[in-house]
Order: sequence, then structure tokens, then C-alpha cells
Amino acid sequence: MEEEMKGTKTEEELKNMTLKERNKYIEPCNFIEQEIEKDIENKDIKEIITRFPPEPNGFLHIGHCKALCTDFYTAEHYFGKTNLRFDDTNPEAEDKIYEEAIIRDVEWLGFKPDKICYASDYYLQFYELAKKLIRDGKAYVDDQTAEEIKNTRGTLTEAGQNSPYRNRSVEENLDLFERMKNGEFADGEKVLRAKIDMASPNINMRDPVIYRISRTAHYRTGNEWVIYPMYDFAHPLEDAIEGITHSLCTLEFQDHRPLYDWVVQNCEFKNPPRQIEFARMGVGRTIMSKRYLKKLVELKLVDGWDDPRMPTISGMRRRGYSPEGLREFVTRAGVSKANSQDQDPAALESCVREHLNKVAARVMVVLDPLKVTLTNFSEKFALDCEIENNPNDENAGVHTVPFGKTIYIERDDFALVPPPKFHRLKVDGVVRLKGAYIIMCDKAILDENGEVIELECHIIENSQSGNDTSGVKAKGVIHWVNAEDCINITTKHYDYLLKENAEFDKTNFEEIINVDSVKVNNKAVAEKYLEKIEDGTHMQFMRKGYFIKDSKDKESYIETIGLKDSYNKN
RNA sequence: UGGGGUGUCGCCAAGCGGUAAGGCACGAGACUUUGACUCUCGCAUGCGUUGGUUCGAAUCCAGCCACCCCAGCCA
Repeated sequence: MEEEMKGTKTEEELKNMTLKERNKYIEPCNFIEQEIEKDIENKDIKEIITRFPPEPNGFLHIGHCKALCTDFYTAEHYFGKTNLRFDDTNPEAEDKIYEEAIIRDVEWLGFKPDKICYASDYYLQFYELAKKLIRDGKAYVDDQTAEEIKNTRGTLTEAGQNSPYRNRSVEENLDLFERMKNGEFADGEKVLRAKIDMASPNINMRDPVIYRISRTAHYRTGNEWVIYPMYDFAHPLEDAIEGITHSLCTLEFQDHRPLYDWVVQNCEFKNPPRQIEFARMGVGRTIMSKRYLKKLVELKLVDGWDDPRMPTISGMRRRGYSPEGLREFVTRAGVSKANSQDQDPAALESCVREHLNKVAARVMVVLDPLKVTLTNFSEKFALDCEIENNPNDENAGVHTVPFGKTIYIERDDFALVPPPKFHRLKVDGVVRLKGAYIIMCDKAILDENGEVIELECHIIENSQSGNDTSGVKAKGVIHWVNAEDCINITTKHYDYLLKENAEFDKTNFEEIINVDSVKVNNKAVAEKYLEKIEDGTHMQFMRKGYFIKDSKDKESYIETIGLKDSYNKN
């Protein structure tokens, strides 16, 4: 009965319902939503609120896009909200430039946060809550060094030992913590620890450090604080303070969940957020570790965080990937708890092509030109060839290319010794020039090395595109450029960042990266229309691939991704 | 050898006791003035493994096996 009711309501009707009523009509689309559905049934939740909580210590990459989609789409599905929250609790690593890049990327991807907030917004509350834990006998100041704490934490199979400072009085702890805050101690001299259980099989529960001293200036709060809360303390509180109902994170935080719940409970929040973990998404033939992406940038092995080979959102944007393509990729990948392998880059590329095929402006560009002289060209063959701007968009219109006596075709569209099933140009063979005439090749002119340097062809009478009465059938259609009416351009082609079959394992970094992964081509010629196309427009160089003008180097065109090619594959 | 997780086609992934969705990749064909796009067809007698329960198991139970995560004053 309920099943039948699902999907029978309009957006508007659903919007006006309470979460519980709406629950009957909304179909969960992954295991997280199945859990949310149960929570809506069993708890008193008014609105689903999630958060995307990056640390501003690097640029977002395609893996973050998965988290972004999971956070935003989940909330959206339940007509809820999502906060963009910077988890800025470690002043040593964080910077404004990363914050700005993240905001830019989130926006570009099309996500609209309900609000933008910062862990540092709550520093005072964290501090007060820490004092509450101390007053309740649930936290203590530890004088041990980092080394000592490490040595008494125990191992995976042995329990840890209690700190000698574990049983200080509330008064002493309060005093010491106050003095930590006031800067009376050196960095690392003291920490605040939660008093939980040094014998817990879960190492995260063995009196975790929740506050430390650091005099590094924070990029937002400057030197206002010298004590900083640790992730495990701050994160659950950030969620609770913002009223987050579902705190979605990756699998490696599963072991932190008991601590997360401990913090929320002991700080006495009445509507505790629920942490749910899902699998990270990786992509093959690239590096996704933030640390190593940073290294690529620092060692100048790439042209910054937005190098078109980078798996960063900025890099993919510069390369010409579209937000639609990226979001579709993540959606297709799905959400699960399985520790799965990397996605095949072909899956990403498929999504990128799919969207670009719908929107790209078509233009004729010859990447590797071969001169063709049309020996019988005369005024009667003069023609403004019409080229559709986008066959997938009826409103896109056409542009024209003047036909002429001398043209360029793609070098590999001609073969002296044609392989089987080659239906492009060969001596005594015919081919159609896209939007123009069918031509026949009479002669190939070679240089002293036997390289073809020019072709002499003639135009077949009455073979004009759209008005062909010649009776001649050409199997192939090739693109071309008028030598009298073209521009020279530079194109850049990129290979994968990682060598084939190379597995990134953090020790072989320099050997596995593909150092020759950029190829610059200065020979390309394009129809003049290319100049009229606005910067930032996705283009398809017909029969070749999708390109976009480089936003950094305006003199060149970046190949976003090649077209599929079932001929050259064989 | 402690704890927390996961194992379904080459890859991702549905499935929630009634007899293996879908996407990518791949293969065959149709169409095509982009060898693109689109379309059609094919692609797990099998769900880590071994037993058990059941009329019936990928789904429930038990035992094995494999892999991932955890011993930062990082997040």
C-alpha cells in the first residue's frame, strides 16, 4: 500500500509535509538514506541537516566531490539543508587560499550551502564545554610528553596505562586548563585529555587528547588562542551546535564513532547528531592523496593545483570537465560501505563526454595538417559551407566556412598504403569533405624521405553537400580547413598522471608519475570561426575531441578528452 | 594474536528468504555528411568458502578464508 503511494506526490505537496509524512513517499536511494528513513520514523527530527566539512589545507579533488554529492544530495532528497563548514582546528596546516579555493570549487560544482561556517566560530563554546567535562570529572590535564603518552597508550593487543596525572582534582585541572589557555605553558607541555578508558580495545577511547597548545598563528583567529581542540572533540560539537542530524564521513572514522557519541553525550546535547560512514571513492591512473598532490605542486612537477592533469576540481575545471559530468560520475559510482577499488578512469571519461556531447560547439580543426591542392578548383566551386554549431541542439544554428583551392586535411586521413577497412583518402580514392564536396586523390607528392608532403586532388562535379547528384559514393567524411582562411593554434594534450599499471604506494612517488604527460602541438590549423567562440566555451574539434581554451595560457587549447575511436582501436 | 569493517561480472553497484537490476568496459550488428552520437543484441546456472536451517538461501545460522582501517599533541 505504501509502495503504491510513493512517487505520487508533487514536489510542492511533499514540501508542505512534515518529515514523517513525507517519509512514506520518498524512496531511499542508498544505505545512508535507509538509515535516515528509520531515524525519521523513530526519532523526533524536524529537518535533515548535513554538512560538508573540509579542512582548508588543500584543494578539493574528485574524491571530495563524492562527499559533496553525498552530503548535499542526501539533504536535498529530504528537503533539508547542508552547511559548508571549514574544519579549521589545526593552524599549522590551514590557509585562507585553500578556503577560497574550496568555496570557489563548491560553487562551481553547483552546490549551494545553507550557510558557511567555521570550527573556529565555536572556539569559545568548545572551551566552555571542555571546562564542563573537567568539572564533571571527565577530563584532565596531562603533563606527560607526547612521547610518554605514546608509550603508555598500549598497543593493538595490550591495554594502555593510566597517566600519573589522571586523578588530579577538578580544581587543579580547572586551574591548569585556564593557565594553558592563558599561554603560561610552552607548546606541547600539557594537554587536556578525556578520561575514558585506557584499557579500551578501541584505541580512540584510551583517554584521547582533546586540547593541545600551539602558538602557530591561526589564519582566522590569529593569536587569540594558544589552545586548539582536536578533531575528535571539535567535530561532534560542531555538528551538535549546528543542529546537524546526520554527519556523513568516510569509513576510516568508524572507530571514532564511539568517541563522537561520547563527546556529544557528555556535553549533554539533547538531539545528538548521528555519524554514518561510507566508502571513499578513488579513481585510477591518478594520485588522490592530498599530501602527494601538494608535493606535485611544490616540486613543480605540475603547473599548480589547477594543472589539467590534476584530479582536483580546479584542475578538472581548467581541463574542461563540466560540473554536470563530475556529478554524474559520482552519482553513477554510488554510495556503499564496501572497501572497493578505484573507479576506472573510463567511467569518469564517459560521463564527461556524455555531457560535452550535448553542449559542445562544433568546429573544424586540423591537428596535424597535410596540404591538399584541388587542381580543378574554380569559381563555380566557391561555396560557403554550412557547419552545424551543435547537431544536438536545434537552436544552436550554423556557421559558415568558405571553400577554397588549397585546404588542409588531417595527415592520418590519408594513407599511401591503406590498411583494411580504411575509408578515408587514398590515391584514386574518394572522400567527402565535411559540408563541402567529394574529392578524389590523383597524386601524392613525397619528399626525399618518402614522406607525403602534399596531395593533388580534384573535386567531383555535382557533389556539393546537401545537393549531391554526382552518383559518387564516398564512404568517409573528413574534416578540413581552408588554407586561405584559417588560423594557427597550439593544442595541449594530456596523458594520465600515473604510468600504466603503476600503483601508488607512497614510497615510489617519483618513479610512477608520468613526467612526459603533456604534449604541445604547434602545428594545428583551425577555421577562423574558432576566434569568435567565447573563452570558457566547451568545443568539439570534429572527429578529434573536446577542447577548451586554456584559462591560464590564452594562446592554447586544452584537449579535455578525445572522442571515442573504434577505428584506431583495432 | 585486540577492536572496527568489507567480500555479488574486468570496474562501480542493486538485492533485505521466492529463484542474480543498472552503469562503465568489452563483443556483434544497425544507422550516420563527426569510424562520434544514437539504437539493437550479447556479456555471473553464479553471489569469498565450507557446512547447516528451509519446499526454496546472495539473502538466515555456524565455522573457515581474504582484504581494508585503528597505537598523531593531523583531519
